[in-house]
Amino acid sequence: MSDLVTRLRRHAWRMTPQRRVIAETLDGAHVHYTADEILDRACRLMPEISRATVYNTLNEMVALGEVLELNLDGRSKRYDPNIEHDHHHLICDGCGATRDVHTLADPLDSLPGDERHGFAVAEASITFRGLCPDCRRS
Amino acid sequence: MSDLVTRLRRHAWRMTPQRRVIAETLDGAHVHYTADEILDRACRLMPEISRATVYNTLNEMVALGEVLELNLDGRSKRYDPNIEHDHHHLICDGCGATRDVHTLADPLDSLPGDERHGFAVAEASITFRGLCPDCRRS
DNA sequence: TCCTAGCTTAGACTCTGTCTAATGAAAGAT
DNA sequence: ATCTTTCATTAGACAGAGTCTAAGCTAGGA
Ligand SMILES: [Mn+2]
Ligand SMILES: [Mn+2]
Ligand SMILES: [Zn+2]
Ligand SMILES: [Zn+2]
Repeated sequence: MSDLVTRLRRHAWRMTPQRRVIAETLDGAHVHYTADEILDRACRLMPEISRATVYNTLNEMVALGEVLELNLDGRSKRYDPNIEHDHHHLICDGCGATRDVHTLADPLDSLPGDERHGFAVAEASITFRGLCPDCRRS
Repeated sequence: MSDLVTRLRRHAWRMTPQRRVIAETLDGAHVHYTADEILDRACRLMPEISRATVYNTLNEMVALGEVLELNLDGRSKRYDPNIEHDHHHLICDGCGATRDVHTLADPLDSLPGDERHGFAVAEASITFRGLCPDCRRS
């Protein structure tokens, strides 16, 4: 049983066959698919699934707090089922490869009170950029 | 004379009237306009300027390293002429207001070697999210 | 002046994502 | 079991952001 499916069942939310296929497609560690990649993979299991359902379902999973929506590159959004362990992302400027990374310190602690401008700051995410081993060589 | 225009003149890059208008529109501290906002403002000074030129010019300024491209919200990219002082961004989840912020520690230092996966990590940017004073009240 | 490289332009095009209106499935009530 | 109501799914139209193309236009060097 997919871990994401298990988490979704805890919510008052109909688990339809389409939603199950999307959740199983998206499940796993270090997964950062775009909506269209999820549609492609889901179509292998359920060829008649529609694009609108994939988009609707991903938005609902995000609203339920069980999936994170990432804007890493300004192109398509990516969906990350790994909400358990707080983590950040390291992206290769050459090929776009994305890795999960963990930091020593919580970035929220690095923002002093007089830099908060009266905001109730809830979250901080770091995007690290550089060149992956393959792209360094070439 | 706009500071951004001054910086751009140091490059081997033709300073046409269109490019000057775009650079003067984009110049300033704490500026984070979208391409369409820049087009609107530039049109007040030069009504016949084209959308393609605005997009081309912004991409060239980014390639020259004189302007930063920000992907803060997954909608339109924003352009930031403030490359001098390293800074990060604080965004209101309610209204989208964006503030420049400065951190105590460099986030690059919080990524240990065994979390770099062989990458040559060049840059780290933090996006802080929360509610601005206005959005907290309502 | 002429030539050439590079710049600007309108509009077509692509990609990503949302919306609509109709159909279809699920679950509680009877 | 059937009805009823609510919610989910679907195809396709639509919208926003950005890129590309082909043609004409400048600016500056020979
Ligand atoms: Mn991740
Ligand atoms: Mn800024
Ligand atoms: Zn790479
Ligand atoms: Zn706000």
